Amino acid sequence: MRSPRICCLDLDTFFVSVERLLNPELIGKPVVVGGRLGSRGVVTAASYEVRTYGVHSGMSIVEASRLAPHAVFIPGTHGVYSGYTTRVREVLERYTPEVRTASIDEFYLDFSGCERLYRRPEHGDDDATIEATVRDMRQAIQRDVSLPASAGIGVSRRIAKMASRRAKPAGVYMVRCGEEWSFLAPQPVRAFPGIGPSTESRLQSAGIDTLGQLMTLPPGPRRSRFSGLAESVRAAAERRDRLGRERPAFREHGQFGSTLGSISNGCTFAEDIRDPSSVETHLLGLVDRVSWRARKRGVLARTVTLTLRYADFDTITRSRTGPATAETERLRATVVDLFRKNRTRRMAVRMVAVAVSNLVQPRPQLSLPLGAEPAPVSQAIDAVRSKHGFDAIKVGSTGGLRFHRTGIAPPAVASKT
DNA sequence: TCTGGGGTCCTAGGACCC
DNA sequence: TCTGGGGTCCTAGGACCC
Repeated sequence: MRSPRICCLDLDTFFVSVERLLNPELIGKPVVVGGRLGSRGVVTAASYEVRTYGVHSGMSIVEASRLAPHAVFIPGTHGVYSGYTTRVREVLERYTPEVRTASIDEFYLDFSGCERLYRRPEHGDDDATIEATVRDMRQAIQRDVSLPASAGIGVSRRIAKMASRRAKPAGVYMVRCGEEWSFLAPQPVRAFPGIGPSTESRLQSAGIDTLGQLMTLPPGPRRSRFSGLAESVRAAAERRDRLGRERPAFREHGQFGSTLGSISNGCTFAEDIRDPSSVETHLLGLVDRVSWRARKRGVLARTVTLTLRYADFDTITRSRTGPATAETERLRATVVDLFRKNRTRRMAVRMVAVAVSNLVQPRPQLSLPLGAEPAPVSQAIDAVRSKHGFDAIKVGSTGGLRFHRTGIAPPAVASKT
């Protein structure tokens, strides 16, 4: 069997790089993209210049500004980033049709079997052919989209992911066929994708520090606490899953028993909110947004989940499953009911979120199931939003409308509200 | 110095049915 | 009246990723 060749392509300090394209004065300066200075936000991207001061993504803005007061803090230009993601993907698709967008700044490509297509006399072997192709692709992104990227290549997605980290900044790193174990073994357990702070500390207290130690834990009938994890690491060195099945390089939404995912929106308040009815108002806005996104994607949701975070960071989730719907009013009723029944503490609320999951595609039929067909008013609102964006209209708790932009004619149906 | 937002996946317990 | 084993679905929480 031919060895699988997976490439992980990662855009370097993506948000910072895009901001520098928009404003070249930021080039060479320490830049932090995140929430507003003094807000409750966290760092979403930090330039290499500011990382030397200990600033990293996920850190609170307050902490970052203490470590690097001289840095330029920008809130970020939401809405423009995904356009660059699309442009990068277009470049990648020139090299292989097997491209998956994993996140706004990360892609996986399958080059398995592409060796003959790209073979040149100067390449020594198949590995060298693929590596040269990926180097060329990386340069094409720099040339055509002006964004720096790094790429890792290996036998599985996890190996490729780890290789791409080693390639940073703006490089390519290949784990050659057969060298997977020697690549993994000396690395700390935390380097493996999927092992975070919690698992790391559990492993460490059992005296396991490196992936080599973890991989050589005996498999088999006497399963230790970590044997499943050890098997995951061993599997990453080959093209199979934890249960030994050979698996496809990529899995599509809705394929192989997977689901259509979930859609969620949430918000952390600038200040904790004590008044329940004020929290409910925010919830209604979130439901509005989530249900709109579901309708845009053409899916119905069977499960609705409310997340409630109190001022002391205690966080609860409550969900309810029922008939599939994407209708705002039905979802609003469920979420408000979940909130009223489950806000048991008197404490002020810090954050709320609404998610829909258990998504299904409406079956094509003459009469749509209840909730699949938007009410006339919703339809009119959706139409305006498709043209002008979600924020063009705000729907009040009673269904009343507010137009946030001038020059938009209210839909005729909505005028009766 | 408190700790975002949008996701995925896994686990464990309970209900319910056969 | 007591006693089972599976399988599936639902719920809640947690770990992790970018």
